[in-house]
Amino acid sequence: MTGKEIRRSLPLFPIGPVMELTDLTARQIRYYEEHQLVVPARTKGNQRMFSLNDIDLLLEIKDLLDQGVNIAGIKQIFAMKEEEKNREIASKQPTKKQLTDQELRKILRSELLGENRLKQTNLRQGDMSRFFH
Amino acid sequence: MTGKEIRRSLPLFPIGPVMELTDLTARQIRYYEEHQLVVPARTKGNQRMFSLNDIDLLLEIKDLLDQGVNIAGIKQIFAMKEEEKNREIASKQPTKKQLTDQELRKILRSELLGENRLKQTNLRQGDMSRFFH
DNA sequence: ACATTATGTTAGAAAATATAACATTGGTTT
DNA sequence: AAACCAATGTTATATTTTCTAACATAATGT
Repeated sequence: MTGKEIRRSLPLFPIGPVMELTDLTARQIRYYEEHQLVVPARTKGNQRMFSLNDIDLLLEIKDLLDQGVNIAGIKQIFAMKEEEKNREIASKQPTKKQLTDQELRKILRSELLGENRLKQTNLRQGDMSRFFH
Repeated sequence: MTGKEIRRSLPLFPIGPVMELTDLTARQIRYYEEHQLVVPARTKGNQRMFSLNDIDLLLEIKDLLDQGVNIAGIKQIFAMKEEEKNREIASKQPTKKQLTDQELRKILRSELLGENRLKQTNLRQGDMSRFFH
């Protein structure tokens, strides 16, 4: 299922919460972007919006830097990982349609609301968790 | 395990992303807060910060309103759910220590970094998913 | 007809984020 | 040692986002 990937790549977080979650400064995050290690989405007003995947990347960057790898090295490592992933995918799926963020959000919401509708009158707690994992 | 609950109650989302995820206007969200249906955390600068649980609540509110329940009714329903939950919990745990947001974030990060440290040199993708679900 | 409820709209202030420039620190290189 | 460079800090100024508060409005209940 691709729902998981959709959720993980949804640009939901502005830089503030990302700073707190990663313990990186805004300067660091922007610097990494400058070097293309992360490429967060942008709002209409040009504010960065990070997905869970982006946050993963930032945590990996932090780890690698802590181990002494420099930016150039990290770039190489990430490139390798990209290749790997492409190789895995290439062996299976034919190419799929590209979705805009807007479309992604629509899908996401309808997934969730669909579920809610089924259990609407009972008192169990809602479940946002399907946005993630 | 309480890690899940911690993650679900972490205030991570400012109002903008919440609007997109829920299809509610800022006015609506603030109005619901005015009536105590959601009580998002606040940043130092007084900006609302929503957790996954808060977003669940908003989606439930939306659903109930769509079904014709008014705010007062929703308040009652939520109160009932609270009671239920308390009854369930009361039968088990003794009261636990209350944590500040700061502390929660610290815990969260150390959980995550701890995991990362174990797989630091292999090239698998990082995993933010343990923040959620 | 009048009140109330839920939401829209607008104005002005404060907070968060943007870019860009310059500063600093710790290693490299010559 | 002097000069570099990489990674990050700091500061200034602009733009975007969010805040509260007030007033407007459409639909509903009385």
